[in-house]
Amino acid sequence: MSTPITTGKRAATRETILDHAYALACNGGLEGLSIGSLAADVGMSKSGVFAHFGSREELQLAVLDAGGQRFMATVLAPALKRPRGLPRLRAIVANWFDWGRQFQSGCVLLSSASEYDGRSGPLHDSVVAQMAGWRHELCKAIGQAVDEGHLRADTDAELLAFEIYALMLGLHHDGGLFGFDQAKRHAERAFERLWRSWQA
Amino acid sequence: MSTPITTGKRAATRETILDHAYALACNGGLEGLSIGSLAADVGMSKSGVFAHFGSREELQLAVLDAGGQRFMATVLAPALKRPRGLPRLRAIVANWFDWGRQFQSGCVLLSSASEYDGRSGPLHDSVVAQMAGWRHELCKAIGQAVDEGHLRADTDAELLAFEIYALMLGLHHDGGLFGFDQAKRHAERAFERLWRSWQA
DNA sequence: TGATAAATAGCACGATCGTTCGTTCTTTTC
DNA sequence: GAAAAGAACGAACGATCGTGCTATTTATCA
Repeated sequence: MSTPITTGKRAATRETILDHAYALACNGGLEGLSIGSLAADVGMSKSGVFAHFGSREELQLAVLDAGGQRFMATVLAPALKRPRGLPRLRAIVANWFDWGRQFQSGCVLLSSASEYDGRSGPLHDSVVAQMAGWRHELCKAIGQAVDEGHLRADTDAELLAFEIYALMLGLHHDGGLFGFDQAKRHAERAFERLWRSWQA
Repeated sequence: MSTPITTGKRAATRETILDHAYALACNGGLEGLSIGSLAADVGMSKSGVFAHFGSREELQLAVLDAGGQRFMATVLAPALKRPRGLPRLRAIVANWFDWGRQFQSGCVLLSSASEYDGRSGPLHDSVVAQMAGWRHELCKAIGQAVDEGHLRADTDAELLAFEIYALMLGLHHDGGLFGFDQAKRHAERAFERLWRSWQA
């Protein structure tokens, strides 16, 4: 489930492949990721890349997992060093903003959500599981903010998590279409209004 | 720009093809739409379908246009019969909810937004133009609600339009991944909170 | 009804897709 | 240094992709 820290050659090149695959999937989505173009990007043969995963679907699942881990490491992990409650919540959102700017051309996780929401299979399940897990983390952080007295006692954590997520979707959407700066301005003001509306 | 109401055979079958293409694109996105599978779905030969558009890109543009027209006809047009201001705004959102339920497996316009936000070309331009146009309509309806005194005089139309759009993105996102009913419950409550926060 | 034009089918092309298989190169182990 | 194991390559497979070209069917009109 978690990345093995093995230092073998196999694991190293696999990581390299995943790096390139992740970058490619950021632009063309997981469905647009082909083994041929990936191999050319890495500088390996198709079969050499293929041998590391066994099938295209396994490759896609690996990219999805890698994306999820990077997201958690970039957005959630640094925020856990901040004090519980609203500060941590705001740190999460701030890191999420940076994550959004970094992948202006699209986040693998978000594009996967719209690519696989109507289908079935392992990829769909993995997307749903990751999204549910992240939503759960959000709810946890919100609950702590309520416990700390930063948010109203009758705060509906799931609803607020929905609202936070929606604003981030708006940021990504507008950022990709109309430019990140304008989208960020709107999102920042929307978040200030959101915090105020739930504040104790 | 607008659909010709010609009754010729060519236009009729073209419309039939677009119907099937739209349905297919709802599930697999515009990038996942192939002429071969479309022809099989319609019951025609590949070249027969191809002749109606001249290229795959023209087909995609036509599907995108058709999607935009249907969206406007379903979401905006009926709402224009409602009185200006908040009633019309709420009608837009209500119709938008129905639109979201109808295409549980994904809306072509939304999936196109994430498919083409990082690229360039006619498809990207068409998506941006459509999204900008729709956002403009939203702002117009918001401005009327301000003029009618339904919303605060200092309402930032663009910001509110962003917030409305974000909530609808959240509805589509959660609806596709976690089920439409739960997503709708969250979105409805979020919208009530949103209206109240801007009300005069 | 016969001539003309439009619409569709059929076929083939080069390219790319995911995948398999056997070979070659590189690394490790004794 | 020889032998065994591992990793990457290269070629080929059937399938599908978008796109031309040429027949053949179908509709239109005198």
